Amino acid sequence: MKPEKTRSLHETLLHRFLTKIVTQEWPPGFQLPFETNLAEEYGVSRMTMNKVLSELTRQGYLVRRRKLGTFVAQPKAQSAIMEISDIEAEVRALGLEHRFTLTAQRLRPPTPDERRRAIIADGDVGEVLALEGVHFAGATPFCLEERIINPQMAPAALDVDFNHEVPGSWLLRQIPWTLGRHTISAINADREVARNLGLALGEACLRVTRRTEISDTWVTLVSQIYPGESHQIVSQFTPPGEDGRRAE
Amino acid sequence: MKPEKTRSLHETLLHRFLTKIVTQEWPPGFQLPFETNLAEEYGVSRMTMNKVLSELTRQGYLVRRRKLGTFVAQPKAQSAIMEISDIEAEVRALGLEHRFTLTAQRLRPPTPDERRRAIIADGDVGEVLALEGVHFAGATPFCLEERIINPQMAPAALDVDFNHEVPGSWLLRQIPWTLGRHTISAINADREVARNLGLALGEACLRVTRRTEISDTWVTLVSQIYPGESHQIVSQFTPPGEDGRRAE
DNA sequence: CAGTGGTCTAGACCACTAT
DNA sequence: TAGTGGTCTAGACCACTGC
Repeated sequence: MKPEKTRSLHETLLHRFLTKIVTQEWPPGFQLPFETNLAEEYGVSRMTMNKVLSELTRQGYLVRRRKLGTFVAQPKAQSAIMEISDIEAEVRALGLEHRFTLTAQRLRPPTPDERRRAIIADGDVGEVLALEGVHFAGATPFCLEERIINPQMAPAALDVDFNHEVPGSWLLRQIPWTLGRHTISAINADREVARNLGLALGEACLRVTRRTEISDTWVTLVSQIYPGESHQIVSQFTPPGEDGRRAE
Repeated sequence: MKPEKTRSLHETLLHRFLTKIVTQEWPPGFQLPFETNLAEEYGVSRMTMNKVLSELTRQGYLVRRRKLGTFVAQPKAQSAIMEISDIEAEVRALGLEHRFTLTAQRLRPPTPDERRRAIIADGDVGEVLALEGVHFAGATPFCLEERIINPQMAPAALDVDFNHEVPGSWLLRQIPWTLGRHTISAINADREVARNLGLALGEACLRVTRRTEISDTWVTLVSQIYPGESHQIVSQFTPPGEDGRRAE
């Protein structure tokens, strides 16, 4: 977040509006003033304001409907590769009931490895909320999850009973606009993984690690382990910098 | 490729230009007429033409430089998750020498499974070029590759000696502008995989399958198998439909 | 310093859609 | 039918960058 030079008018406005959206000063569903009024309010022409609003719409932050107005979009539709992350929705999409069983929860300092993978600032010496649990699809274990949460970004997490709340879904509700990075690798099931997922020792598993951030600050680091043969990750790619069109 | 309704002026022009680019009627490096001239040539205002050219630039298809003009971009920078696909570049980035050994090459009809995964049209009854080989990083086996190529989209492939050309790199040169879809899963190494990659039987491997298309027609279907522990796939995600900013 | 792209405006007409 | 966003124009000024 370095640049603070001469920004063009529409860039300035875009940045300002985007800030309002991600900080939820304009929460999802919020109706913006009409384009004409916004243009007048900010002292720009309607074309310029239109450019800003169109760009934010194109990027998915706003929804515009004729005759109705402009609204902040409901945070949704993670990009294709992220879909696997909303396990609750994924399991439901299979027509199965989702259940999450918490197996461990405590407040502790981050390990050096977590510090590295979550890119936790050195000055940041606080503790993190560590969770472990298993996702079930019906009666079948579906996925093993280890997660740490940054209490500074989501203080409410300390008071949540994650026996009745799925951590991922809860976080997505609290902090809907996030960026992140996945790392995917394959591992052989060790004793604990095999037991929890009902696999044979050594069976191939997919491990997806995801660091989630907002405004360059880490929010959560989660590692999920899936039975390898029964799971796939699908991801669209486009050549230059084009949009990942939403896959329905 | 369904819509053929009333398209706005700039959408029509954008589509027309994009077609010229992907078909290489405007090859990489080609200089377009100046914005003013294009506007006049197509009978639109400069603002409208600017919208088209700006959008194509934003999407990475064009490069614009003041005083010099507008040029078709050099195809590059696959999105983050695709980077693992250009194995030749990846190996070189590790400071190792890359070598590809072809183990099988023949022309045959696609299997039903390939037909399904590559989404080959039913009417399409031709044969496909099937390749198998191993990528090496230095002396170490790096990745196992199985690939089929659509001869209708890349007829020149039939005359290439893939003992001296890496199929993926060659294809990328021939058909640079492509879209595709990855499927990632984890498998245990069977006897053949273990032998070719120098692994123990049953070791976890990452299997990446990629279907590449251009204008809704499949170009190639490739399955690559990597040693699981030593390989990772990294992928950025963004919430709505925002750009995957190039990671440098 | 000249030529290109980058930006902005004021005004206009149109398309869609809730009512 | 009225009100909103979607689009387009003609003209203008500016910033950057090769020459």
